[in-house]
Amino acid sequence: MFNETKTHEITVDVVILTIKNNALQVLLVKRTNEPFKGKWAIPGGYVRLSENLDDAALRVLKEKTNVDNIYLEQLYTFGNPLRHPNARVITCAYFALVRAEDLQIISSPELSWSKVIDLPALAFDHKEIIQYSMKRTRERLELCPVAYQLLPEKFTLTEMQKAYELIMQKKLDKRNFRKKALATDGLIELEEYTKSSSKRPARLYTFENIELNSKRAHFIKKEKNK
Amino acid sequence: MFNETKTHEITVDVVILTIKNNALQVLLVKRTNEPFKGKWAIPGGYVRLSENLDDAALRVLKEKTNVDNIYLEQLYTFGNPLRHPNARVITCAYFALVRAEDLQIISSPELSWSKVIDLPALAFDHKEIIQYSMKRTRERLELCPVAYQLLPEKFTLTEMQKAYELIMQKKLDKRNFRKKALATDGLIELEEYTKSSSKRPARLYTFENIELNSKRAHFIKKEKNK
DNA sequence: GCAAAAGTGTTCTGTCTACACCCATGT
DNA sequence: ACATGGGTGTAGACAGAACACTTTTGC
Repeated sequence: MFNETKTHEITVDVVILTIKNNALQVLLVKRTNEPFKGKWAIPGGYVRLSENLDDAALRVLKEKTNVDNIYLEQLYTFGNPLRHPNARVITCAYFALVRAEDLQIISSPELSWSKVIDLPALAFDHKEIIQYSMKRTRERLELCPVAYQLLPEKFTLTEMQKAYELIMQKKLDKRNFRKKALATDGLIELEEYTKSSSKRPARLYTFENIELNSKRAHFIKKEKNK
Repeated sequence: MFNETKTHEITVDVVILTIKNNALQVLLVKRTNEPFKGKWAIPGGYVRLSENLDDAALRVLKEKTNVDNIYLEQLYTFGNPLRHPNARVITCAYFALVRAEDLQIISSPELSWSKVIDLPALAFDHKEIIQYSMKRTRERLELCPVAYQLLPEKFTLTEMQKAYELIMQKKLDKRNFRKKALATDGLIELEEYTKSSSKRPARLYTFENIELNSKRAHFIKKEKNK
């Protein structure tokens, strides 16, 4: 089925996750070329010959969101020969967690956020890639508090809990969550409070820049779903 | 530094692990071509155009060990442009766990097992790849009893503990190990015993073919090193 | 009878889970 | 004064860690 004299092509695709409007959202681009012209896809691009894979992923991320210096991890390499209808394109998928406040998206009809729980039809195997990135994000969150990458610099524990619940896709117990959150390395309690939310002010917290991906045991286990 | 009209090449490399002579060992091949001619490397090969990555890894594994149907998992994709001295070769690394008893290696001076704790100088970034595969194997073992892939069909709990200790690189407490091992899903107690090892006979166990990679919580946490 | 490996239980401690009420503020 | 989200403690269950002696066999 393939002409064996053709060559492989290699791309990186980046699942860019953020929290917006109280939902986990993923950045999609509308394809302007065939195949799948007009369909939504996750951002990606060819790997340059002198560029390593991480740098290629960072470049794609920077081009689309203008953010830098965020959580980026290689996810998996997808190489089914049928994933691209008329070429052999192997893609090394990455996922990134970005703060909504850091985003400087050039608003355009070709770029859009979509809730991960309500994806449109996607090009290639991109739905599978997004779903796998969610699974991986959950696994990471059980090991270390990567979710802070999705939170503003200063946040309340309730905001942090919301982020966890969105990623873990289940409700968590408030008192248990706070107990474990307060025991997390790197969490700093500030002497500041939210103002004028028309309710009782909430204490703000921040994270010192700790090493992520640490193997330090972390939380969210098997509280009964609610 | 690179001529941008050259193309990427994509290979799979497979870290094949087994237990032999009371040690974790990895299969190495002696390179017959430049670069690194004469140096040891992990087995690998080009991905064919119509072949998916898993199949390419299985093919490499089958060519070298003639084993089939074993634990094989994609590890990571290594794409540093400098990893190959004179071409741009991106490699998708896999790791495999094989039973010593299943091995039918064509014995040759170009193929050799090496203890992972005592590796010779290796071609490319293959040392890094092997070390990463060890880390991943440990992580897997904390989640599910993948180690049975390294054990003969029938084994004693002491043999199983040895396998765990080799992978986890620490001594485990015998009573705690046995308690948890016996609680493992899929472990079957046989009415058979080892014979004539000149010591007390040990009961044999086997594993039913359970789904690996399950998220069922598994064991080996942080018993104090001994 | 002795050397060598097999086999076996209990206590302690820390962590996870479940669960309900009062507090501070804005309107 | 009331509506809204912020904030707090405890008891029970479970899992991990530490730890030492008896049993069975071959020689």
